[in-house]
Amino acid sequence: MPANTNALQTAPAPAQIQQSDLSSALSAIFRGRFCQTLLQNRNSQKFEKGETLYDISRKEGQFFFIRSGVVKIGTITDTGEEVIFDIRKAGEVVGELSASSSPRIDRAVALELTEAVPVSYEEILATIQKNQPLLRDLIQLFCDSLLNAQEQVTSLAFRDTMQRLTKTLLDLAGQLGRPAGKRIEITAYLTQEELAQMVAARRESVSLGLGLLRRDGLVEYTAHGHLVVDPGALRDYRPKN
Amino acid sequence: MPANTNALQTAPAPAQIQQSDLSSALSAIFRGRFCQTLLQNRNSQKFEKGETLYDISRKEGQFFFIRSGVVKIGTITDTGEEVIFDIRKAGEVVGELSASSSPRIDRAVALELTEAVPVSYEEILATIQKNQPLLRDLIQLFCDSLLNAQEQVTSLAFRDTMQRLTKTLLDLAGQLGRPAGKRIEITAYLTQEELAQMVAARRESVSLGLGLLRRDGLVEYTAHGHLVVDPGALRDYRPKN
DNA sequence: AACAGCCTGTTATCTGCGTAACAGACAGCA
DNA sequence: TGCTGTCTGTTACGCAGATAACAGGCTGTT
Repeated sequence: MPANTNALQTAPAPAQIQQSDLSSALSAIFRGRFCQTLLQNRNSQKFEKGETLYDISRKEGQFFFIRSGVVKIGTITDTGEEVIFDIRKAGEVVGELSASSSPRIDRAVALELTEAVPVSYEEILATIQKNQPLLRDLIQLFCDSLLNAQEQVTSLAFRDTMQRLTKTLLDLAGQLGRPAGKRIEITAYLTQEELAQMVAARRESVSLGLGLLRRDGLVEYTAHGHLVVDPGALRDYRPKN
Repeated sequence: MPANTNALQTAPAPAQIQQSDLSSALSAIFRGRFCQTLLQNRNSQKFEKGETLYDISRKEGQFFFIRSGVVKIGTITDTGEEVIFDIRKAGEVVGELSASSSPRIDRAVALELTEAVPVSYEEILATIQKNQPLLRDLIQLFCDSLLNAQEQVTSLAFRDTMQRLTKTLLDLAGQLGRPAGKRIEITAYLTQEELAQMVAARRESVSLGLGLLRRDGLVEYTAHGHLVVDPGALRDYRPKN
């Protein structure tokens, strides 16, 4: 097994972050079982930064098991506007909507060099029928995804830009975080534009918001442009002091 | 089989509505197979209008197969704010998130007298293992739900109140519509407050918006307070003429 | 018949954030 | 060494929609 397998096992979410951990812990189970039964002797595809794993208008039903890297899942409207629904990383699965027979709207794009193993929905079904416990894991995958989407709706309905931004940063810290002292470094490079697409706001607002948080010491940049956040303080953040 | 079974078969979405139909057509399949294999000899629970089928803070994992009636699925924040994610009716299933082992946030409330058969997630799993084709249907259910949530996110991210309102009305017409001349009657009583929770806007804005649409003849009320919409015109609606 | 509880309709005011329009930093390339 | 492209930071302005505060209608209850 190549080195990136280790990367999977050793991407633990830090103790400070509770919220988003469950999902990654669970998908770790999924990964564990599924990867072992399904991914042996398969070769992964490589996707460059910015390359799309699957786009809105494709019909072949494929899941992708991410071996390494980070991808964004989102959609893009006919007028070219873009939202990001979720970020997934090594050990997780994307493309689950390819199981749907309805027309879908989502697409996945690599945020950095990523390796992923494509598996057709049919194969997944076949595997499950031979290995029943996997069924629970697959369904859990859908549940996590759905729950995430529902939270996003709730957030959009009730929270203002600043609150959505802090929530997004906390979620990112939970998903892509690596402890750095009492802080957490978000181990992926996200442009403000991409952050804005996660928050569903203009880039300018995100820039402003990050500025505020930085001024208050809740957020800083590393030399590589990664964000470092203070989860405790971020969680307690109350606007307009 | 009681009368409401007929009601299920004969709730066809009118030809004008394309968008939301697929999902209801698909869940019709699900219903067909699942109901037959799973729901024989079971007695349904009755829920009065306003009664909740399941709430945010419950742990028993139950799906509900709706025999008759209409329910709303949504959530309610700690500050008492409410959103509606989806509306489901006779022949559909709610509570699919009870399959999740993560803490959930959704709840379902009857919009009118409804009868539903509770089935535990465990039973559903067991049934699937005996009847493999059901697996596809179950997963399709999750996909539809997820797709719907993603559409809602996209809508909130990019569309203004008026556009979200017209989309909501079209969706409702597709789901709960009954042809009335060249128009469609939405066969459920929704308060403006509930519409507002679907649109994620204030009730006042919805009132205003409906007023506009009514003035332009795209929407009217029946004597019973039901909405009647003109889907074609609604689809073409462009704000601010 | 009168009252209370909901629901709808409407207007006046305030504000968060989108729009527009820059300037500066940095990286890669010629 | 300068040029181009991508990214971030900042300000002035305008507007969609939230907030607030009513009035009127309808239903059911006493």
